[in-house]
This record gives sequence, structure tokens and C-alpha cells, in this order.
Amino acid sequence: MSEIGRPRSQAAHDAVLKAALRLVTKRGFRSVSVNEIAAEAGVGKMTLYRHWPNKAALVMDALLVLIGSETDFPEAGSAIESLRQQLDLQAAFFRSSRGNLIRSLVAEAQSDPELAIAFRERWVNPRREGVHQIMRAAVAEGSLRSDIDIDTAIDLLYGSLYYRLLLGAGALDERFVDTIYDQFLEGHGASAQALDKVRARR
Amino acid sequence: MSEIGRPRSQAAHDAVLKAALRLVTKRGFRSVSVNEIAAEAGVGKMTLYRHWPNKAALVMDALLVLIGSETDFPEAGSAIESLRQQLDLQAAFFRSSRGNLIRSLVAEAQSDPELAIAFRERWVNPRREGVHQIMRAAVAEGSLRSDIDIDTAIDLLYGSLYYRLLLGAGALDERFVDTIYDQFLEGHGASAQALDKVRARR
DNA sequence: ATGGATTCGATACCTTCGGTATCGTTAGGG
DNA sequence: CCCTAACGATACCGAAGGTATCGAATCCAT
Repeated sequence: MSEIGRPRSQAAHDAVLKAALRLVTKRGFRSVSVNEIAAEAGVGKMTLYRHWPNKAALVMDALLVLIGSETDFPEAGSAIESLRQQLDLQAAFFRSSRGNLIRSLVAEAQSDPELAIAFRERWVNPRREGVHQIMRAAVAEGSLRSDIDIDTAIDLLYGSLYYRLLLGAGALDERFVDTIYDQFLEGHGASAQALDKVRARR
Repeated sequence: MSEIGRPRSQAAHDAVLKAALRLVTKRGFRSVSVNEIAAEAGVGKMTLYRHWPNKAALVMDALLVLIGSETDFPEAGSAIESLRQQLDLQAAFFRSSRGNLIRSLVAEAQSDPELAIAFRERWVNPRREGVHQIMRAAVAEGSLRSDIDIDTAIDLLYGSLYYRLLLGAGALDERFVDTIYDQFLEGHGASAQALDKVRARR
């Protein structure tokens, strides 16, 4: 297990990640060049390409390493409350400069199959799994109806957030989160299930 | 009022639109070059740029002119049935090679503000307006609860379709449409409203 | 310590692509 | 019939992602 030659510089690695995050969140993926990122990091272009195979992989890493935890589930008194707070958090995340990063990566992924897979497996799926868990807990605590189709529910709730982020179809404010959350509970809250039983009894 | 000089060739115009549609639906926006489109159309590059200011505007036009009507609302016995059929139609549209075109334009719009505006105003908004009308009709015929927030309902339903199209998070098949439609009616169908009244009476 | 292997930052370079400029040629309205 | 603008073709420009190569620096193994 040879460790021959000069070792990789962790400082350079970190500086490039930070520079990439700063520039891309601010101005977007396409309008930031690799030369700029290297210059901002005070690093040679070839050093950058020794650490990442291409621009997309670098920015994807910057997202995961530097701000991946910003959408973690907050602690809350109940699962359903935690879900609600995470929806707000996700909307705030999209509304902030981080939103540019997500928009950029989704856009780039449309013409870069490798990036598409990486984004789905390393960003989307882990977060879906988190929502999945919390929804199962919400079912267990009796806040959501037990016959809910969780995957589709996630598509509806989080799909609408991505829709507004990418299509610019409307504000990603708390009022919007309020509304989709209310509409969601209207159909999937435990009280809706109770009402179904009323209907069934008739 | 002057019509001096050689007139624009409608044949060239149409050939470029057709070539752009064919190539971009097949291979995607980024991997098709303007040179290819011009060659495929049997047209000089400068002729292309005399008819459209840039590649994005051309492809946007191809979408609207050639296949804009493919997502029109089908005739159906009731408004709610028409809504359901249009959802299926939209999913089939996204699932077909047309989906590549939409994905390409949404992606490109993330770094092209003019295209973003054009796509929203010329594609998204007109179709949202169609859904809006049909949902109002569904309320009027008693198929949807009268207190529905239509704009948010559109975000939920169609947002989830765009989400699956762009994130590749799952199949856009009829089963999926079935499920989101059922979940939608669960919360917003008129019977749900009736059940609310049962709850209120207690 | 010293030498070999590898990374470092810097810079020149290659290729591709969107878009422009310029040819001589062609069509048609005044 | 002729003047003007569009036509197809092609050369060109600038920006950008990625590669190649440089001498210098750094660490491990001997």
C-alpha cells in the first residue's frame, strides 16, 4: 500500500469546494467558469481536475459536503410537527441562495446522465428516505391515516416545491407551505380517515 | 409599409422548425448543435439566425408551433372526467420523446432568464389557465369541493408530474396518475366536503 | 540525507459550440 | 426590369470545458 509521491493537499481540496459553493450559489452553474473557481480558490486548474473528474462532480460535492445537513429534520414534539417544520425548512432552503445551486444541478442533470444519477442517489433519495421515516412515525403516532401511500405523498408535497423552484411559478413562502400542508392533511390526516369510516358506515 | 427585397422563405422557416423539433426531442437540447439543425433543415446558419435570435427561442417556437396542441383538454362527459383524462394525456406527453423537449427547455431556462419568462408565459401559464377553467367547471358541476384553492391544487398535481419528469424519481405511468388523482379527490372531492360538514356538525 | 514519485500552481493549448461577418447568388415587389 | 433584402456557404470570433506540460515543492522509502 504505497503512499509514494507528494500527497494531495487537503487545503487545496477544501478551498476549491468553498470557492465553487460561493460562486455557484451566487451566480449559477453555467455563468461560472472552472477557471474562475480555480482562481478564486488560489489553485491551479489541473489541481482541481486531479480532485474531481469534471465541473458537475465538483459542484455536487460542494452541495453535499458543505451544506448537505441544512435540510436535516428538526427536532419537534411530534412526527407530524417535525414534518411540517421540515417543509418550512426546505422552502426556506430553496428560497435562499442555495436554491440556485439546486436549480443549477437539476438543470445540468438533464444533459448529464452521470450527474442525474448522482443527484438522485446522493441528494434526492436520502432526503426522501428521511421524509419516509418521519411519515411512518406520523402514521404510528396516529397523525396520518394508516392507508397513506407515502411515496406518492412525497411526490405531491415535495414535487410542488421543486415545481415552484424550477418553473418560477410562484413564491416559495410560508403561506404556500401552509396551503399545501393543509391540503395534504385534509386528505391524509387521521381525521380524514375517521371521516371515511363515517362515510363507510352509511 | 415597405416590402422591399427578397421575402423571407416560409419553406426555410418550416424546415428549421421541423429539424429542431426532430433532433432535440431525440437527443436533447445540449447535444444538438445549431450547425446540425441548419444542416438537417438544408438551410444556411445565417438564415436560421435571421428567423430566430438564438437556439433557445427556436426550440421554444418549435414546441409551441408544432406540438403545442398535444396537451389540449380532451372532450369528456364531465369536467372532472376531462381533468382526469388531461392528466393522463400530460403524463403520456412527458413519457414520450416530447418529454425530452420539456426537460431541455426547463433546464436551459435555469440559466436563461428570457427563456424562463417565455416558457412560463407561453407554455406553463396557458396550460395552467386551462386547468383552472376545468377545475372551476368541476366545482360548478359539484365534483370538487367549493372551497378548493385551485392554484395550489395545480401546483400539487402538475408539480408532481414535472418532479418525476425532471428528477427521474419514478415512472410517469397510468398507475402514478391514478394514485395522485385519487389522493387529490380524497382531499378535494365534493364527498370530502360533505364529510367535513359531518365533522362540523359534531 | 537523498532520491524517486507524485502533486503543486501556472500557462499554453485543443476542441466544441453559439453566434457574427462576409461571400457571391437569387428571388420578387415597386 | 432592377434594387433590395434573403438565400446557402463558409470563414471567423470568443468563451468555455478539459488536457498537456512546465519547473518547483513535498513526502516516503531507503
